[in-house]
Amino acid sequence: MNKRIRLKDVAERAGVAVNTASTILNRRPNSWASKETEARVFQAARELDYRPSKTARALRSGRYHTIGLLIQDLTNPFFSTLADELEAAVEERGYDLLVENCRSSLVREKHLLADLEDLEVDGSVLWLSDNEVFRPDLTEMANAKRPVVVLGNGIPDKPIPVDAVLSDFTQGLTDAVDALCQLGHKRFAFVSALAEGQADGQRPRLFQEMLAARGIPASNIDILRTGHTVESACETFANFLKKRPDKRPTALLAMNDLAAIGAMRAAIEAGLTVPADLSVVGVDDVPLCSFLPITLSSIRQRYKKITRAAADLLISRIESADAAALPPRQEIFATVYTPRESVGPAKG
Amino acid sequence: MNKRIRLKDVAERAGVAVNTASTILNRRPNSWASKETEARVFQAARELDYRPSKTARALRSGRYHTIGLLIQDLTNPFFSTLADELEAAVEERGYDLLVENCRSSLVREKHLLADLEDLEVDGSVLWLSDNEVFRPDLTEMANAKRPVVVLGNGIPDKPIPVDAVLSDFTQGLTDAVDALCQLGHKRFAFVSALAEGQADGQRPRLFQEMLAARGIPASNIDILRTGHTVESACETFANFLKKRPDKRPTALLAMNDLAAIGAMRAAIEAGLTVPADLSVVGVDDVPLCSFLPITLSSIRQRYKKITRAAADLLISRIESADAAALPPRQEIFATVYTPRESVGPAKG
DNA sequence: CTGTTAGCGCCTTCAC
DNA sequence: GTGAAGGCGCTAACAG
Repeated sequence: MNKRIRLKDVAERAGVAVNTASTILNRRPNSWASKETEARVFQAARELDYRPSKTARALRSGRYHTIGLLIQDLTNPFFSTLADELEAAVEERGYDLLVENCRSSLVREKHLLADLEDLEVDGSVLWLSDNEVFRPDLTEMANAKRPVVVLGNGIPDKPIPVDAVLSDFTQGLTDAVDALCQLGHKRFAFVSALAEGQADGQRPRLFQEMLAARGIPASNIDILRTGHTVESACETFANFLKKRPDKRPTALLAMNDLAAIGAMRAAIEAGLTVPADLSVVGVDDVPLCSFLPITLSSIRQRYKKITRAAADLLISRIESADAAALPPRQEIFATVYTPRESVGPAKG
Repeated sequence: MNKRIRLKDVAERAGVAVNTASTILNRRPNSWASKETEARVFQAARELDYRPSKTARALRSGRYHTIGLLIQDLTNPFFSTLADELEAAVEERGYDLLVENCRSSLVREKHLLADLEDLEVDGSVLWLSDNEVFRPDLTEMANAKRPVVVLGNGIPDKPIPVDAVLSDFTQGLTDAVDALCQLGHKRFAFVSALAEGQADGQRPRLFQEMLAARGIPASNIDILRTGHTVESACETFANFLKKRPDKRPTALLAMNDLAAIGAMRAAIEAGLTVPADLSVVGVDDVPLCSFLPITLSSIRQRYKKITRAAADLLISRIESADAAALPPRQEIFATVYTPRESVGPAKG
């Protein structure tokens, strides 16, 4: 059982003092060491396969070289893609990513958020179930000068008290609604996929308003609330089709792609054809959309831009000398309607 | 900026010594403290919202209450589901999960594996790209008495030197092949989805042997090698269909569900109908399979059983007094062929 | 450049 | 039950 190699061992082997070794290995600027001793130290480290203890370093310095990411559901391709991209983005800047997975439980979310305070990370990126519900917590974090970036949809009336990167659905939704109306659709459904206890958010209302502006009365729009899983979306829509055949929509928008896939499946099992009998539009545009047997139209969120912006905002705040001085910043990315096979003209 | 609450603060508030507070809060058995002082300490901790520093604790004790999980690709639903389940399993036992994502890069995999040695975790679960390639590393870990569980497919000839939880594909594959042969299929393709530099593994050979046993000559089987993404599987199969129409299979087995979905898409774009012109079988049975517009037949791995077994093996090794004494253990779970819409009788 | 010293927060031993 | 002391591995400040 060979013991762990410590900085001291490296220093001894190189014939220098520990602090010299420390300054050299950490490439601190004010090192007066000669090129030659530097080389000796690096070589000693390499020969011994020295790996500094992150724990000790963190305890001493209060820096962790890690950022936290809170997400709702790791099994949702949207979030796993997001985590993947963010990891790549922060890694380039020398940070590890620690994923905190709520599993669509509000209780767990509250817990994890509270844990973040003592969680040993330099900063966090949060995709909360509802930014308004957690506004008090965010305000508290802002006051504590904790580096935080919030991700999410929709531009709130009151500005968010911390840095934020948001998707604006008006553009994507407008284009989707325009397309559907031009194709002659008159009766709509919105599938709102929610975790237990989660509120609707802005999208159903936005959807209604946009349709209203195009002459579709609210009575022609059904808002279906389902759980966050594919199964749940499938079941809910299947039930609706069975119980209210009179209200069968010809076009359906879902809160995310998983829900859209579930609803599309329910339609197929009910004997409908997509898109002939029902047009389906999802949200997020997960990579799978373009490869489904019936490709899924979707309103794309700009993953790469979002994660890059989040990484930039967060790390600049972490590394800036006086992060306190920086006011909350906000970046907004438009969404893009991407039509595919699942959308077609209304029958009739 | 309110300072961090330390153990010392709790002790002071409760009017006890730090070591007393430590023994009480950690519920050490040989505490001679009275119920009353215990209560005082707990209350003080609660009032101050005391959160012990994991870093300090880890530095002192060498225990991290964290286990690492190395996976190939977080954006693949198979791995994200695996991570999700494993996280749940280890959390019950008081451990956090740290996900190390290779992003299907062998270079990154080697890197992360090397990092594991100094990565501050109590043990790790590894889903490697190839257990044979990493056998030397595994042997080294075993010698270093590092708690490790390997996950994967196929039962190796030489036993793996560390604990292992494996999926045995013979059962699932046998049933799938039987089903396809009974449906009259004579010409097959296998889509081998691999990261760059990754070797085929046992499955293509197993597939060939099983078909041979049922009278299908190797000349009737094409093995297509594609990258690990859906896109790549789709492209590869599309090219094959275009370039070799003479060798068009009536049944296709893919190395995983993503590849199956990609191949199915290629078939559809080539004007084929699934399953009338082509039957498709995936592997893993990710939750989405049952909700695709054409539901995907798949050979299921037992996620829950696998992750539970891995957690049990790993944690028992971590917590056993003399883990050194335990010989490498191996658990094997059979796979289950799950037919769905994507499989049907051969034409003709 | 060296060597010493101090301390991050916690756990553990030891005498009392 | 107390109080002091040592140390996990590292960083940082100091005088030399």
